[in-house]
Amino acid sequence: MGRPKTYDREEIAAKAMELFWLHGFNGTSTQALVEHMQINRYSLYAEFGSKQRLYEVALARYERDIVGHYFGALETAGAGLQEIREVIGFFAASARQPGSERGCLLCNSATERAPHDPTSRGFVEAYVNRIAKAFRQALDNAAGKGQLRPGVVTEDEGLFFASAMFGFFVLLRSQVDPSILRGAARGAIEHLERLQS
Amino acid sequence: MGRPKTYDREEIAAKAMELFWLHGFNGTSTQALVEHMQINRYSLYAEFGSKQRLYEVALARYERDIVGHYFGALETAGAGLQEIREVIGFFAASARQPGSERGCLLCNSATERAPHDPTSRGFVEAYVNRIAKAFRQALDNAAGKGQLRPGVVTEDEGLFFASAMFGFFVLLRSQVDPSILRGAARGAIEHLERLQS
DNA sequence: TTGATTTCCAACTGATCGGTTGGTTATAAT
DNA sequence: ATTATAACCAACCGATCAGTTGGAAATCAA
Repeated sequence: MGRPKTYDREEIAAKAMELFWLHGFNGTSTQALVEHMQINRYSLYAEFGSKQRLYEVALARYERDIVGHYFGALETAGAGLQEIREVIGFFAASARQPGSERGCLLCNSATERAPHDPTSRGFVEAYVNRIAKAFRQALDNAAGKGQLRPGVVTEDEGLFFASAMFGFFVLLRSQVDPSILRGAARGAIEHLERLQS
Repeated sequence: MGRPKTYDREEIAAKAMELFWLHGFNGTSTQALVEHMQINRYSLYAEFGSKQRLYEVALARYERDIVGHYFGALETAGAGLQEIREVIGFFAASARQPGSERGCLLCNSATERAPHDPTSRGFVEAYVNRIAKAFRQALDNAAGKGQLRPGVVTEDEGLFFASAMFGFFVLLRSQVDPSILRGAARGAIEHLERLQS
């Protein structure tokens, strides 16, 4: 009953995520959201309540859809050293490619919002733990196959790789010379090789 | 001749840097600057021209004063492995300490401003190169003393360590659980140890 | 003491901020 | 066809945005 919505919630949430991803929370005005989401101002507030809550929906959506796209291979049950090499190589190859200026929405939120917004901080912390766990799992799998030298602390290594990904995201977003990211990636690969037996 | 200024340019520039560091460019209003700098609105514009130019002054000031404070030991001519260990240990120990929520102004600028502001990007790129060079130099010094295994590409390693610092800055600013940063730091230290002969 | 110079200060500008409201329109159930 | 319901839409809200202006106040050289 009642007049049906002319928009699809998932579709417009995706549009909002795009805008927050590119311009950040403070850099995205409600007017810009209204125009890019192709929705009426009233409908935006009726559907999402506030700019802050829409941002949280965007973070949740990013975590669900985009993170899986980037780290999906690493998160499969049988992932190992090759998947780690590939995710590092993927980001290194993305330097200054179209879209790379967006960096990672959750990394951007970590520097823009997390210090002042507990909800954003929660998303960031869950994200770090998720990525660290994926790396750790892949390293544990490799260790199970006897590919790692003894004494590797896979929990610390998972956190280190996750932290290194944040470094990559910052370099991607800031659009510095690609040779910087490629050199850093070679260092990361070298680290991985040295964990092997 | 004329009426003398009642403020000191360096002093108020330092105050502006503090505010941009904590809240970012978009998150800092001119009104907040006027209040925190304890200066009149007119004088702010007479002295710095625009919010953007004041921000650039803040970035330059940060690069000159703060970066040296954090990386000074690493940048001394005789720095080596111990200085690398110490800078990593310093950031790990800063997790959730008062002031750590500011993170690094240049890292924050990398995610907030660099993609849309070429001037900020220039500051970020110079910063990355400076830190990478400091790490590389320290590694080269260690290599000269025969402390590194053969085949270490110190340029790549310098970039990797610099990139890792950005990861640390993001974790510091987002105020996630300190155990995350400490684990990541142990991974970084482990990497350093594995470069040794 | 005068006059030139420069800063100080409050009040102001038009634009935009995030968010709200009341009347209109489209739909489904009756 | 009528009615209840819910979405649509433009116009509006006070607050704040970055930046400007004109006159008062303070200082210097003469």
